[in-house]
Amino acid sequence: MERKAPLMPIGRLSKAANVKVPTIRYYEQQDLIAATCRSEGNQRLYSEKELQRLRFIKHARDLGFSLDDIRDLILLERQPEGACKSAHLIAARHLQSVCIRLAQLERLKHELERMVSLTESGEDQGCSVIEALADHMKCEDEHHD
Amino acid sequence: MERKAPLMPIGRLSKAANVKVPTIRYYEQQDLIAATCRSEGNQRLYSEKELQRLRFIKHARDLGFSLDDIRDLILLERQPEGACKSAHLIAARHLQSVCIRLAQLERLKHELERMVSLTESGEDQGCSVIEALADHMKCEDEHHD
DNA sequence: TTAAAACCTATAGTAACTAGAGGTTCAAGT
DNA sequence: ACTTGAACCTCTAGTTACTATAGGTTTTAA
Repeated sequence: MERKAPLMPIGRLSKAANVKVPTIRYYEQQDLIAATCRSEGNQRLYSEKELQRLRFIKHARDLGFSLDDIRDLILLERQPEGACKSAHLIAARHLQSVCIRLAQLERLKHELERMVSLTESGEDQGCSVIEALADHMKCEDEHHD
Repeated sequence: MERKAPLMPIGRLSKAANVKVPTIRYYEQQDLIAATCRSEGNQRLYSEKELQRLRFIKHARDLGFSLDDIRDLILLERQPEGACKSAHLIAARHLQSVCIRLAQLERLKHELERMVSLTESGEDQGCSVIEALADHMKCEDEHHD
C-alpha cells in the first residue's frame, strides 16, 4: 500500500484554490466535488486530487461556465474517447453566449454614455437621465433582447 | 371634477408596456408601482399614468439598472430641484459597472476563443478544452476579478 | 347560460452563491 | 493538563429578478 499524503481540512483547501469554505460545501451539495474522507470529528479531509478538481471548477467558473456545464465537463474528463467533441461543443456554445452578451452590453453602454453626456454638457432644461428613461421611442428600437 | 379615462386591467397594461403580468405584480410588491384602484372583484385597474411609470421601469431595466436604482430614480423624478445630480450619479455609476463588465467579458472571450480554436485546428493530443481548464498557471494572471 | 380567458393570492423554484445561528472539534498557548 | 479561540459542522434563510404552479374567483364572449 502506498503511503498516503497528508490530507488537508477544508480551510486549507479553500486557501489553496482561492474558493470560500461555504462555496466548497455548496459545490459538494451540487455533486461537483467530495471530500476524500472525514475525520473522527466529522471534519472533511481532502487530498491533492480534490485540490486539482477544485481548481478546475474555479477556472471554469471564472470563465463563466455554469455549474451544469462544469459537471458535464468533469464527466467528460473521465471518458477515454470521444469526449473531446462534447467538451468543445460546451465551450463553443458558451463562447457564443459570451459574444451575444458582449454585443448587448456594447449597446447598453452607448445609450448610457449618451444619457450621461447630456447632463455633463450642461443641459439646463431638466434632468436628461430621467427624461431619457421616460422616452421610450428612442430606446425601443435599440434593445430588443 | 374631470372625467376619468377608462382604467385598464393588468393584462392590458402588460401588453402596452411589454412587461409580463407576474412581473408587474412583483414590481408592485417591490414598491415600484401600484394600481390606481381595484374593481369590485378585486382586480387591479391602472391609468395612463401607471403605464408611463411601467414603461420607465422597463426602459431602466433594459438598460441594466437594478430595482433599487430604479426606485431611487422614481423618487428623484418627483423632486423639484437638485435631483438631476443624483440621477446623473446613479447613471454614471451604472455606466462604469457596464464598462468593467465589458472588459471582463472581452478577456473571457479571448481565452475561450483560444481554447476552442485549439480543438478546431486538429490538435490530436488530448482534449484542449479540458486541458486548458486544468491548466491554472495560464489563466491565473488573466482573470482577477 | 356556459365555458374559456383573465384575474387573484400564496408558495416555491431558478442560479450561484452568501449569511447567520447554534453547536462541536481542533490547535495552540500557558 | 487545561483553556480559549479558531476552525469546523449542519441547517435555514437571504440575495436578485424574476418565473412557475396550485387552487380559487371574476370577467368576457359566444
